[in-house]
Formats: sequence, structure tokens, C-alpha cells
Amino acid sequence: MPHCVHVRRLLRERGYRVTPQRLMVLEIIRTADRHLTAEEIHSALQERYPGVDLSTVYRTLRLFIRLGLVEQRELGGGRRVYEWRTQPDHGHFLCERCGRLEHLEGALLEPLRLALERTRGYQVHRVEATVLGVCPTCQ
Amino acid sequence: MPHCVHVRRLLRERGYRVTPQRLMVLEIIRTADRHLTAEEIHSALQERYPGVDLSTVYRTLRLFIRLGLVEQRELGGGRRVYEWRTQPDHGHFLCERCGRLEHLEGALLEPLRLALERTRGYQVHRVEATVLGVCPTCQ
DNA sequence: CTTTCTGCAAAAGATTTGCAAATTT
DNA sequence: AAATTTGCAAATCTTTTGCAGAAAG
Repeated sequence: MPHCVHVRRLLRERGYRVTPQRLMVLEIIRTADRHLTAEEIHSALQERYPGVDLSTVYRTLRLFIRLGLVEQRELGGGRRVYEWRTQPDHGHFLCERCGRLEHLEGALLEPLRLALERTRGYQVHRVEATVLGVCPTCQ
Repeated sequence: MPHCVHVRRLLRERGYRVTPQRLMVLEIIRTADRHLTAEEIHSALQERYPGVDLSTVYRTLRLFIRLGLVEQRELGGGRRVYEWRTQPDHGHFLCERCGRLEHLEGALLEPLRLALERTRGYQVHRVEATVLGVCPTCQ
């Protein structure tokens, strides 16, 4: 796992310690095919590494976010989800019928980014978009 | 206030009652020039109509959302804000330096909506976008 | 051996709910 | 008069924090 090595080094470089808890949380988020809540990460952790506390999960997530490894998103209804950080721009499609949350690639958000940067002088760091509607399958 | 009349009728049509609390919450959200948290709405309410409970604010907001009058947005850090619902598509720009939250008109999101509808067969109800970066003033 | 991390328990914040009394229709 | 709505208090739910012992470097 190349990421594991990368993260180990990143942690040490910044003066943080490499702990099994951190590596496990990393592994779970990285191999997840979807967004996870802190609670879900905690449950997944219990299976392989029982005894890890939920507060540790939160602390680890905060650290990973600070390091730019993980991304946090707020969905409606107070749901907060975490996922491995990929590109700065990406969107989500939330199907209002089946409730599934899909990814939208960053290219779809390019026009918005460009419009803001070029014609209005904004400096854009990140674009997050959530589209609500009905997915092709549910129609 | 034309909206007041509209909302009164809407409430009655759906079997809800028209109460001073509801009208006051309505008025505060409608005349606000920005997004408000439940707490802020509650404070604003105290000035003109003391004694209204925070739980009533929450209940009223939930009702207005159900009726499609008010829109709820989740910002980072657990902040939930409410605003009067205008167009189905609109975005926000959050300046990471000054923290100000600005509106982005719906036209900026048209390309995204069209791409999803035309080339992928999604049925789009609403597009919400949050752009993070630095506003022209802060640069 | 020093500093950082963790688990535990408790705190904090935001939102929701049960219920009797007040208000609307 | 009947039904909904409110204020109050307490409950929930998620996230954060203080602290002593455990682990990492």
C-alpha cells in the first residue's frame, strides 16, 4: 500500500506519531467505495481492531483533514461524511428517490470555476456541488 | 407584504394554523439580507416578540422547509443556516479569509445542470454549489 | 525518558420530543 | 368545542474535551 508509506512519512515529518489507530482509520477511508460517517468508520474499525474509541476516530479525522488527506462534507440533515481526498473540485449527486450519493467528476465544475476566476476576480480553492434530483435508474 | 398573504393562504390550505410566531419567523427570514442560523432567528425574534421558544423556531423552520418556503444549507463546522427560498439553483461563495458568505446567481450553475440533464439522463431538481476561495476584496 | 496519543467519562452544542396549557379555527 | 400549536423541560444525537495511563520516538 503506497499510500500507507506516504502517510507514515507525512505524519512523522509534521511531528505526529504513527499509531495503529491512525493507520486503521486511513485504511478504512481509503478502501471505502463511498462516503462514511464517523460512526460508520468506528463500526468498521471495531471488526478489525476492537476497542478503538469513537473520540479517537474524531480526533484522527480532524488530523487527516488538517493534513489535507481527508475531506469532510456536510449533507442535509446534519449528516457529516468523510472521504479520501482526491481532486479539489468534485460534486455529488443525491438521488431523492433511492437516496444514493454518487460522485460527479470535477470536469463538470470547470465552467463554474472559470467563470468565477476569469470574469469576477475570485481566487477559487475548491468547488463543491450537490445536485439533487432523480438518477437515471430510478426514473 | 404580499408574501405574508401568500403564506397565510398556503398554511391554511394545507391545514396548518396561522400563528404570530410563524408570521414573525417568516418576516425575519424574508427581510434578512443574509443566511441566518436558528439561534440568530431566535434572537431577532426576541427583540420584537419576546418569549418565543427556540424549539418553536426549529419547528417552524421545519414546517417552512416542508412547504418549500425556506431552504436549509449546511456549511462547514456544523453551521446550519436558513434562508428564504428563491430559485432552485443557486450557489454560495465562502471567502476563507474574511468568512463572508456571498450569493452566486443560478445562471452560473446552468452548464452543470445542462450537462447532467442532457448528456447523462439525470432529472435535476436543484443544484447547490459552494465555492471556497478568496474574494476580490481580500486578495 | 520525553512527548504525544488513547480510552474513558463527562461536557458541550445543536436539534428534537413529551406534555399540559394556550391559541386558532 | 375540537384540533393544532406553543413554551417549558428533558431527552437525543453528534462532536469535543480533560485527564491519567499507555505507547511512540
